[in-house]
Amino acid sequence: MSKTINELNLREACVQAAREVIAEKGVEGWSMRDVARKLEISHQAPYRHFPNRDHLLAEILRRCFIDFADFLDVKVNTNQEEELKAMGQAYMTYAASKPLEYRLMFGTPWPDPAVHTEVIKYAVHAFDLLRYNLIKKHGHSTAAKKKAELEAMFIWSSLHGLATIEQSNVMKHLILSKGVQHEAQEFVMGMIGEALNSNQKQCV
Amino acid sequence: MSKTINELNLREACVQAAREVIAEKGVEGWSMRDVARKLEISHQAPYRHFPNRDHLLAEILRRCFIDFADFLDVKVNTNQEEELKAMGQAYMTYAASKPLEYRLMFGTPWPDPAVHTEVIKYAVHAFDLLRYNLIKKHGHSTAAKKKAELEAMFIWSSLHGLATIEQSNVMKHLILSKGVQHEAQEFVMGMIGEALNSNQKQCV
DNA sequence: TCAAAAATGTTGACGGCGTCTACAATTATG
DNA sequence: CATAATTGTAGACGCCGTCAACATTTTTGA
Repeated sequence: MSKTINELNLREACVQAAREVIAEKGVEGWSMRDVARKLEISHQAPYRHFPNRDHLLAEILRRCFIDFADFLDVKVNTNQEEELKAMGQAYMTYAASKPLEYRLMFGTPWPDPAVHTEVIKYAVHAFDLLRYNLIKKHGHSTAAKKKAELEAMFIWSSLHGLATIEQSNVMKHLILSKGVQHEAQEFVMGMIGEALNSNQKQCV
Repeated sequence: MSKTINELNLREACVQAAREVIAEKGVEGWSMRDVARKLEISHQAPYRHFPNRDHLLAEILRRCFIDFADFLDVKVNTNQEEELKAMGQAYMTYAASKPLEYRLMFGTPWPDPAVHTEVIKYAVHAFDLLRYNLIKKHGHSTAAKKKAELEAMFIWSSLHGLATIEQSNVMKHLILSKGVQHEAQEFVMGMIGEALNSNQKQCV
């Protein structure tokens, strides 16, 4: 074996501790020294396993995207359309139930993609779940793929926008009519459905 | 006069310098000491005009929202629908041309809204431009207002989502078909239109 | 008018941060 | 078993936000 048990343990412990610190102090508030303190090791110990802060962050991000894609990958054994709906639901559920992870993945600057290619890889994999669902609908021709990707961008934009707006808590300041805040998600998802439908008809 | 020229100058100069520093070092990278250095004053001088970093940030945010609302408030002298389209276009144009300001307003945590109420006030005012346009369409009844607000949330979500995705530069990693990245904005705006149309018909 | 008060600036300190260097201890290797 | 690599600690550096102490200027009001 090329790695000590201790090394494996401490590296892994750092990732875990970092996620806890982020949960306590927020996405912008955590520090390498917090991680070391939580593990009761010297402030330099984590640097034996991660060259710098960005590398630890990238490892967390990588895992978040894996978890996220796993969460999205709901294999409903019905048709493509039901599966798409379920995926949308799962997207919003994930964002609501893991706001810190969501903010980490989609709301803060990524560490340099050229260096941390693994992050990109798993992020793209999550997007591909949506893309391939729509390709299943449209077909594999060049034009069909393009249309699928445009629709994927539309769906993702709308859901991502709604998710971030909901997380920002800004809606409570807008003095919205009764029920709007609560129904916004269902309404938006309905509108996405309408748009896809319309777009479908248009082309048949 | 209750304020010295100097005070007005330095306070104003801090805001201006801060915006420049943000432009140079990014939304997450600026510091109070940078601002002081840029103005060639002591590192504590800005604190005579802003109790802390958050208050300076809030003042910048406040102005950003004013500028933003002003930019959105395109008085096209045609119908409501054209005005809505123009507003959507303006939204995306603003996001693309002032990415730092956009990120500041919509992509970073706000300073405590309970303290910095002015920020909220002007942020809500920007939203109201969209809301009132849709109320113009639907009418002022309780149900109509609610529907207008739901539509406003949908439109905002979609545009905001697209704007942040475009800013994050993530699209270039998705290996999209030729033209998708370039056409995404037009497509999304078209889909929003379709959804609104569909939704309209449904209720008549 | 002129002393007292308020406003505006400076300098220096504190504890936080990321991370570099130097050193010690442990583990693996030839 | 000596040597080298690995893994940890300790201390320093230059950043950061901001508090305290002090000097200077400006405003105020009896």
